[in-house]
Amino acid sequence: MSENNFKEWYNSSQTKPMSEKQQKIVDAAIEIFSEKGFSATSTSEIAKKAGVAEGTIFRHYSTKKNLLLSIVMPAMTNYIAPFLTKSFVAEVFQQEHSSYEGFIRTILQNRYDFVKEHLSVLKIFAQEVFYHDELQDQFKETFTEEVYPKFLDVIVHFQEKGDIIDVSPQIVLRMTMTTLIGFIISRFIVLPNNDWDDDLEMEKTIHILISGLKKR
Amino acid sequence: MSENNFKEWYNSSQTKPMSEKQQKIVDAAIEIFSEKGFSATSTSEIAKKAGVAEGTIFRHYSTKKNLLLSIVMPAMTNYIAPFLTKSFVAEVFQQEHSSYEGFIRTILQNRYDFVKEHLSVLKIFAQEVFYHDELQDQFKETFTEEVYPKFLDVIVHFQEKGDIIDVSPQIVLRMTMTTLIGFIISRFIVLPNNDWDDDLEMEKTIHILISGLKKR
Amino acid sequence: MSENNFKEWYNSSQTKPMSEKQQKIVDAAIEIFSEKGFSATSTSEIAKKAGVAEGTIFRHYSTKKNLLLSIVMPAMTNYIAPFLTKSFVAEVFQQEHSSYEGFIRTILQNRYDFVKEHLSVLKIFAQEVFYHDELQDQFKETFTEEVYPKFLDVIVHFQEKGDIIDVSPQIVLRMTMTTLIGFIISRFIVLPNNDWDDDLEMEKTIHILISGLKKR
Amino acid sequence: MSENNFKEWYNSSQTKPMSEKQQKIVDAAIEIFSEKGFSATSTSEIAKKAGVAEGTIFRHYSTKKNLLLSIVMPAMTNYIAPFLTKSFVAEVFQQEHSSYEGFIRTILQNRYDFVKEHLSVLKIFAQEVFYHDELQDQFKETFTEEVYPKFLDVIVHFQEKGDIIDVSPQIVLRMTMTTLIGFIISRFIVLPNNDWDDDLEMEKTIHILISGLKKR
DNA sequence: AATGAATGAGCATTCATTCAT
DNA sequence: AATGAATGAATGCTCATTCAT
Repeated sequence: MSENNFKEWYNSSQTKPMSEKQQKIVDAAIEIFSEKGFSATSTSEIAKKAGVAEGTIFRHYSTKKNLLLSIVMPAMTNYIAPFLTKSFVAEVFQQEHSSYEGFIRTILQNRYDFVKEHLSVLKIFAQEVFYHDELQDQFKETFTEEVYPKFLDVIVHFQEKGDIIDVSPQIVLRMTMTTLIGFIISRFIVLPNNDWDDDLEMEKTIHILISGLKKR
Repeated sequence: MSENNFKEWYNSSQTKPMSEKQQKIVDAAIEIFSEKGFSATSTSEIAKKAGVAEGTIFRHYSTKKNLLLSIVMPAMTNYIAPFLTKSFVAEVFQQEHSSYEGFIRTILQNRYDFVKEHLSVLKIFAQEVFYHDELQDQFKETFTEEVYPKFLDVIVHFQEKGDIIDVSPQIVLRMTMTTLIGFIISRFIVLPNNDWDDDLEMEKTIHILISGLKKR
Repeated sequence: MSENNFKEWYNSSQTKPMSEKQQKIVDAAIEIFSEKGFSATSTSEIAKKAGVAEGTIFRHYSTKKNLLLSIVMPAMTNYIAPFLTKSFVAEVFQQEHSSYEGFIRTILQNRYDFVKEHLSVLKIFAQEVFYHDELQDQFKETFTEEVYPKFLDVIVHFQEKGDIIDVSPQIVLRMTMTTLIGFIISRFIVLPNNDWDDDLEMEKTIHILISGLKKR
Repeated sequence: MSENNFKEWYNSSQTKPMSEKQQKIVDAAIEIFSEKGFSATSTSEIAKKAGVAEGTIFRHYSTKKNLLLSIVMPAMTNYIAPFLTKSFVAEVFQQEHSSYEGFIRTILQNRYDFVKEHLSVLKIFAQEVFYHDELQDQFKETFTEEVYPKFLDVIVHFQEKGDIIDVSPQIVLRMTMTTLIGFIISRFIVLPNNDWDDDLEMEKTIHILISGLKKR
């Protein structure tokens, strides 16, 4: 179970650290939610796997849905948002020599490690975001306020630099995200058991994308 | 509800046509399954929306899961499989002047219409394929036996013609599918309410992909 | 299935003979009722085994309970009642040389054959008589009006003849029935798979009973 | 309701004593099962009569069938088995002056009290033993290992002493049990409302049986 | 007469949640 | 904080019965 590092970031980002029981509950919930889906998972099952009484879950999370949110919401704000921090973007702009290729290469490498580590929580998020407005709203907000404008700035920056073609930045953004997310889903969800030469695959993938976006 | 055309293909592909009640059940199930997910949907809810007694559902589909499968399984074999029929591939090979660009343009146009029509069933499939082995197995079989080898043939064909670059065909396949599916998901799931200039977006998307794959 | 002779006596005793479908329904019902009990048997199961539509059962028997009664009630009046017909009792009285031993030996032989033939219906009766007042009432009536007084007459007759001891005839009746029924239950229900030397067992059983009842 | 003494022996024989709610559930179940039969009794009916929520039944007994077994199984091992304990049999052998008549008289008296007390559970057992293999197996085991060999020893003992006739001990056993059980069923099931002079009836019944079994 | 689709009440069981300890 | 017994609404499913054909 690679989920026990959930603790680290949770504690590091919340005011109140998790108790030992909470830990076990969250670990168990992540495992079962990601395997069977939120709705098909019963609180008694979580309690059993966590080795706590069913009441304990409700003492901490009041409802089953709150348990879900408390797992998935911070994953969003803590993970998705900061992948384009101000400092990171600033750095991109400053590096005279930098390229869009370097930019997405950095991002992919960065996100790749993170997905590897938190696959279960991401699966849960990807499934449940369709059904829970709180998740959807929070995601849209995070995306439109944090990721989207910064990413667009970067794209425009490199377009102005003449590094990539002059189509609408939205299309560049979409193609880029589609390619990166497509790679990650192929790698971890569709064919997780393949023998992947990850470096090679990432290299080729980025190469094709950049070739498509490069001016010639 | 755009699901009433479910009837057409179902009837056209099954030996036994659906009765009026079955129709209503299937329509209602598709709508609610796609809105709330399979597990979170109750049979009583389906019955109520379909305007039939709950027992009627079980007379026709014996279990809730069978209802799901009877909706999603034929969608796979009837929709996903034939998008690369022999005749279609043969045609691709025969057209002297044809290009990989023409090929994927045809596919995208083709699939685009179909997705538009059957979005709900596809959503259900995409959600539930993770949790039901029958779906997963059937999908893998359909894909590995129908889609994968034919698609690969086409790619190799155009690589030999010198139309696209000589990376491993698997990577070309992955990039292509990722791009097409990414477009479709962006269009219909992520931002269905945007004012899309579909022709333009498709045009640009394909252009970037092909630029990335073209020899230069 | 030894139940197809149900037909014979049913037809011979009812005004309306059974149709072929009714026959199948009754045969199937007897088999399943005796195996699983009335309550645990579903009409759909009966219909399936009988090879008829479920509606057909209700066309003939209007309710599941009526089906039960139509099987069990005539078994009582036709089987239990006539085992002490007037002519039979008259015969007993006339035979100067006859004994109580001869009397019960005749009865046991007589009932033994019949039980062998109609075990399933008798099982059903024995189980369900506790739960259905109609059966209970009918049985009590049949017993108190037909069997009991005649049997008692016979006992008193042999007591007056000095053949058996002078305890209350009710006790003689009870001991006799208990012994006969006990033998039959042991033989057919408790240990049906034993290798029984039926003649010997019946001989010994009657011998012990008669020894107990004989004056000495 | 004479079933509240179910509690006593249950508690005295089980490691975990019953909670108050369990008690009520068991009492209610015994009453309704014995009135209507297991299959015809609904858990909601039991819950209502017991004054508990339906869920409470399943918290304690997980299935309706388990509830049945938890009522009937211990009745077998605790009641049926020990009626021929080692010490009892030993005592029979030691008493120089003892007779088969004394032996069965003791047993009948002993069992009579017990049946009077636990009639409902015994009714349930008698009905359901035909349909549930667990009950049948357990009963066969209890009988063949506990009751049968000891009883047979006793019979052979008295045959060797010349107290009873030299027919096969199995027949003696069958006649004896048939007579005792027949008496009890007549007394409590068939004619429970009669004014029984129990002592007289038992006396006469045993007298006839013993007369039949005595050497002369 | 026979069918079998349709019904809706009822079933055993599970569920998220509460609360006294 | 933690428990786990208790709840009762809800669930998926079955049932005996009806009825149009």
